[in-house]
Amino acid sequence: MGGIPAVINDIPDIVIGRLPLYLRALSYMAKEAGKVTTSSHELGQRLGISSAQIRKDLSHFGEFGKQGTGYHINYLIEKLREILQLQEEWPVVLVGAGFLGHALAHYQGFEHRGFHISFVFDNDPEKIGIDMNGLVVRDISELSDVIKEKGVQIAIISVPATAAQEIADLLVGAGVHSILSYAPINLKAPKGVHVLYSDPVVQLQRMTYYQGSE
Amino acid sequence: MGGIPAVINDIPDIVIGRLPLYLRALSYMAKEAGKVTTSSHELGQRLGISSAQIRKDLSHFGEFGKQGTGYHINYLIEKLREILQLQEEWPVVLVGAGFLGHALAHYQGFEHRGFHISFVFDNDPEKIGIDMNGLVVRDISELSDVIKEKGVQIAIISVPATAAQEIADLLVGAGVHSILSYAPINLKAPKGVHVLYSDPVVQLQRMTYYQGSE
DNA sequence: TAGATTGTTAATCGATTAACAATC
DNA sequence: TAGATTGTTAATCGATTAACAATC
Repeated sequence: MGGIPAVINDIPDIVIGRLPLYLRALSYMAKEAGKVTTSSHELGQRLGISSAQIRKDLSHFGEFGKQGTGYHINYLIEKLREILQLQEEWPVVLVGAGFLGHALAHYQGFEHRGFHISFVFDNDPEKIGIDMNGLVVRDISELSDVIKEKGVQIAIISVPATAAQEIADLLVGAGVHSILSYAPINLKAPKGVHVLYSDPVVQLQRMTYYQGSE
Repeated sequence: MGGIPAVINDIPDIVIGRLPLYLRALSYMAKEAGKVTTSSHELGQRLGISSAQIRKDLSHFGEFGKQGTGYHINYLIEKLREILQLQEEWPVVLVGAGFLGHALAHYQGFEHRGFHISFVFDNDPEKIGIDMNGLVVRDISELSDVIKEKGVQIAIISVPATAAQEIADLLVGAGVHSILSYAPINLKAPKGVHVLYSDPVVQLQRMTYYQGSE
């Protein structure tokens, strides 16, 4: 039938992946370094990225700079927040109240960057009910209902590897679209669900290959 | 003078970056799933990577499989450990004994994967001297001497963003070659020093772009 | 104006994939 | 043997970079 072609979201993942880095560096420049404007060259130097790449990346979304003067930092920050849908804070569910869950619940860095940990869950009766930085640890059995009722779309998994897939299935079933997992295991998730990982060992192993090759 | 060309390390970073993922999936297959052999197809499916890419990646280092039967898992694990220099455990210095440092010091996942947290440092008198999972938190003033004396080459930074660059400079000055930083800031480091980052907010921000585009 | 820097094009570079002979 | 799967080549695909007209 020919028909209307599917909307082509032409912007490569790898470009999207750099935008948060630009955002972070720009915020630093504005707040810590007190700068008002910057150039693709300056930003690139700070990040170890070519100025051409930064201009190319931004050009996917519009024209945010001025020839001769560069970019107004606060304006570019605002635009990047729009693009990344960070203008309102996303509620985040945290699953796993162990040492790492504890650290995440106390992490100050979520605020003002688009996220807020709204609920913490665990299955350990010893942990359920305790206070973690103002949040009460809830029973995992309530997870699904809370997510559905509050419409939470983002979750962080900080449970042991053996429990991670089960938790991921629960989260996806309840409507979560994005998962950041600290469990050292590959999760299966249906298409349309984004999963990113953070495994310190994988990162360390990426560096040992080069040890001694100096 | 013409002379001897610099040794060309032809293997792309991006290939090295995938090897730890192969290693992790293979270990899972051997231990949890009780498998003895696997194929590039099976491994690829588990990781969401094409079988061709896995074969190509491995072919940079040798021939580890057999036509018709695939790879012997334990043998491939051993080879990957050799390639990544993981056959002996690397001592790791952890800087920052806050909530996250606490979580890292208690993380079981380093053992048997090539790493061992050997020392923990902080500058807070309240924390110096306390026990963290069998490790005594030491004064940051001892950092340089300990690293030099023990020849530690790998460090993890879990201090606030404001202190991270200063700590990185100390580490590099003392001889550290690889740094995994949890501080949400870009670090400056001389060529030859590897720095990788883990910032949960950056990862969450990489996913919100896609929210609602289902 | 002169200098600086953008946004964009075209060229280059590099990574992924498809395909298949070799062979277990 | 027949079926399966490797390692490798060549083709494809995609990302990065160099260069520059436009213009602040």
